[in-house]
Amino acid sequence: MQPSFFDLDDRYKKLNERDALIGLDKLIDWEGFRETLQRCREKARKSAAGRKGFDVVLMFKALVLQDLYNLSDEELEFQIRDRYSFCRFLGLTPEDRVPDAKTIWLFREQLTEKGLIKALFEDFEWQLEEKGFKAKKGQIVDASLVSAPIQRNSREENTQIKRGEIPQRFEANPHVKRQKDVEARWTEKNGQKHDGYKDHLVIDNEYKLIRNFEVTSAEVHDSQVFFELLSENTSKEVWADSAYRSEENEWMLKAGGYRSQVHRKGYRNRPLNKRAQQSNRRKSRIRARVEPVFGSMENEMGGLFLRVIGLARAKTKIGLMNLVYNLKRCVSLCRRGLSAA
DNA sequence: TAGTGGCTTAGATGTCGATA
DNA sequence: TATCGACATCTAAGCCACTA
Repeated sequence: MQPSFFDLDDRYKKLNERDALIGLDKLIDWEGFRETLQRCREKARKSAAGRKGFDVVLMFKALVLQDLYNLSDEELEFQIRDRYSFCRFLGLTPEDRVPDAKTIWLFREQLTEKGLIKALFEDFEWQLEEKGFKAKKGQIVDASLVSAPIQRNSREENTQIKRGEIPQRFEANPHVKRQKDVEARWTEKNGQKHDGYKDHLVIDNEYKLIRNFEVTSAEVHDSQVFFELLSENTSKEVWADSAYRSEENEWMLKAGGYRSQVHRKGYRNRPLNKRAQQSNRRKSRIRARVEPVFGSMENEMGGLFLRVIGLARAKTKIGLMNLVYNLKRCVSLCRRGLSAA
């Protein structure tokens, strides 16, 4: 359910809207994304005729606003028309045309089709390095569940979906099929059941910026997405909770030249001794630095919740959430004068 | 002015929360 | 538990701005 405008105003206050948008506008090099964004519009054309599309950087900034305030496409269109701060951020005047909600949807769809979200994330990684925010002091790996709308399927349909099959009712009716997410999966965490996807990410220990991410369906275990996340860092230390602890992962960390700071795991017949418990507590002080990253997404950006259907769209949407977190974090670090440290 | 392609409109279908 | 309204995603088709 979308938040009411009262909720929205509350979130604006939390983010200090005016300052947040001015900071994003002034401190981020939006033109740095243009080359990648132009690939959205690459297709075989018979001529240069036809209506011109909205500027790709403007559309991208609109998607950033959408994730910053967790707005639906319709609500984003309304807010761009309604709020001068949004218009100014997008470089529009009140007389200018504003992209329609469906145009916004279509642009996000084009990003998904071309699979550009990782490239955009990497574009910003270059900007971070230029600003002096090179990944330092080791990396911390973690994952968080991102809920998707719960599907109202029969038990038999859910069993078929779990087997990777498409239920006959969906096949028979294309309208039903396109509204059904057959790629989201159920999983259980802390005794609670969740349906959706998982955002696996790695942050650096110095700046708490997301350095890499992967999106999978929720049932994929954290430890299955580990090495592909590790990125360049000045230190070889890697922190992670006990879910990532396995003989294979430890061997691979060693082979890759990393120093494991992964929590030790206790077992029913083999509990952790005092020394191992102390070691875990010490590691926790560093590893816990990843929690505010998910906390920021949950509390300030409106929550880890998706309305899109399918893994490909979820990858784009979650990727955008991660990128928007980094944009926000970068502005905060610049303001504190921590760049070029 | 016809052809082209992005944008908008209308409609189908879904979930969620309130209510009886 | 069923029903209803509100609000969401997504597609198809037609509109409209632009080019040759």
